[in-house]
Amino acid sequence: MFKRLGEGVTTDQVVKQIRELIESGELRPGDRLPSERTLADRLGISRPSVRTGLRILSAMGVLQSRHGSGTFMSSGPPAESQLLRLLAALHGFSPDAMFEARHILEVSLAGLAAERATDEHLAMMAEAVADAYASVDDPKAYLVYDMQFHRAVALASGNPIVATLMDMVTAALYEMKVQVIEHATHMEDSAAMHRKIYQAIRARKPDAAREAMRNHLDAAQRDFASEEAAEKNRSRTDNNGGSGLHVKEGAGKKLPKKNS
Amino acid sequence: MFKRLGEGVTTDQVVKQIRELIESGELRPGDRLPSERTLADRLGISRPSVRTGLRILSAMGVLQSRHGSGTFMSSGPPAESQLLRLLAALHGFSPDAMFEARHILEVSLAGLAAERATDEHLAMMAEAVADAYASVDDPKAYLVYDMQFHRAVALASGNPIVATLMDMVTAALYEMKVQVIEHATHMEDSAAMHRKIYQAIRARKPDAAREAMRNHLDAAQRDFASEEAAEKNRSRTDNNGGSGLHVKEGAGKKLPKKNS
DNA sequence: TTTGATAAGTGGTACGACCACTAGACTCAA
DNA sequence: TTGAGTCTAGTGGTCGTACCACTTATCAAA
Repeated sequence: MFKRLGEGVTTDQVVKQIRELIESGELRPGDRLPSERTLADRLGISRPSVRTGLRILSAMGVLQSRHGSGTFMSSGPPAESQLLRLLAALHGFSPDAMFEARHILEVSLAGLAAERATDEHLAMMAEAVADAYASVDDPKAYLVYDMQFHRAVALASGNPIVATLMDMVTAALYEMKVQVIEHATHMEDSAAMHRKIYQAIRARKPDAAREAMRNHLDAAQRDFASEEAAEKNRSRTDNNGGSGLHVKEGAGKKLPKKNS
Repeated sequence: MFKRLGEGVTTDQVVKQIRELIESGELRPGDRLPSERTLADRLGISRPSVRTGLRILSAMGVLQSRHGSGTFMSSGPPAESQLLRLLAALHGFSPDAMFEARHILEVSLAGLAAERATDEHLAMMAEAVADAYASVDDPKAYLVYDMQFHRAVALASGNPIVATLMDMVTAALYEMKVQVIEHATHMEDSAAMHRKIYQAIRARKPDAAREAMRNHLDAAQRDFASEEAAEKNRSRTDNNGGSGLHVKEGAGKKLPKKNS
């Protein structure tokens, strides 16, 4: 067997192969992949390498492994990849920048939704609006319905790419939000704004939908900022996760630690 | 029965740990991580698990491994993750939808750049414009400078998140573009449009910048469409990659061994 | 027929070994 | 002393194997 060095590392082969199978239409959402052992045989590489490749794809949300059952192509909505969250931490993305990104994406999405939403999409939005209204006194539940509404709008836009990008930004923001959501306020106002956006979309008024979304996000950003400021005044315990992993000073030490 | 599911799988621990180190500021771009063996010791898990976690982060572009040297935090520009390309293939994103996404992002970026670009950013853009002009008869080189210009605009916007999202979309589109770039046309027009965008940004005219970007992308989309149509008329050999991996018919059968 | 145990297949983790590569220390000749 | 070459740890990359945990389907007993 030749080495095929020019083609990159072995693990990347797996990713590439799977991608080609997807692009050629041979693998479709929901399909089950051959077992890791079979794939390893078929590709002429070891199982660990196959596994690594699959894990990468799995982390990207392209496929999904079920212990004891098999590996399947992801069928649901595109990845809630934590990619942005990591990049956010690494490059120091500010919440303001995130909200700005959300603005850009969602305002456009609202406009597109007003042009293209189907009856089915409208029904989804209506439901999310109603559920949100019903949860104005349960911050956590409200947050869920809030995201549901925005996702429905994104779906209605007819552009799955922009919807996916919005999902990424939203997921990254969500992590910040849950920190302060306990003490969220103005949820009735937020729900009312959802309704206004929904009505504009239903009435097929792109400009109105964009404007309503703009207002809604502005309000959300203001609320987040004030809640975050309030949070700073509370005691905050910093938990390092209990594993004791420190990088800076420990380059030479060995902790014999294991759990239990 | 208590299956520690709350803690997630071992591999995910690695991702989580590294992410926390990043978020706590202990790991910064360019830093070198401890060796895989050390990390495995420190975390109390095996090296393969550590490796898998690192590979995932590496695939996300968060860190970068150098054979024989070590593993380093990514310092350069955020990931040109192939995530979108995979999702595009899996969910059938159309080129039109991609161009629409690019529209949304880049038009906004141009507007922001006009408001925030520093002298340094302007210099980068000017250079890219000049280089592009100089390469109007070399399609491949032109494409590089084209991307360089758009990236400079994205940088100048001051919003790294939107810039990153644009990079993802652009990277996915790039894969399609190289297919037809050989026969690209109208590159002089494209270069002229770059110049116009640059001038609007330099003059601090957001609306003009947005409009110029809009026109530029419209033209690019038209060109791509016509080039793609032309490409369809040429012969196209479909290479499966030579590995012989097929999934569909093998789901239930056992194929005889592949290599010796 | 129903129900429980069993077996086979799957993904998840781990260990150990070896390879390929890099970079720094070392040796030795000029 | 200096320079070039060699050598040597240390690193990531791959592999084979073994075992565990889980799921599913089968089969036997009630």
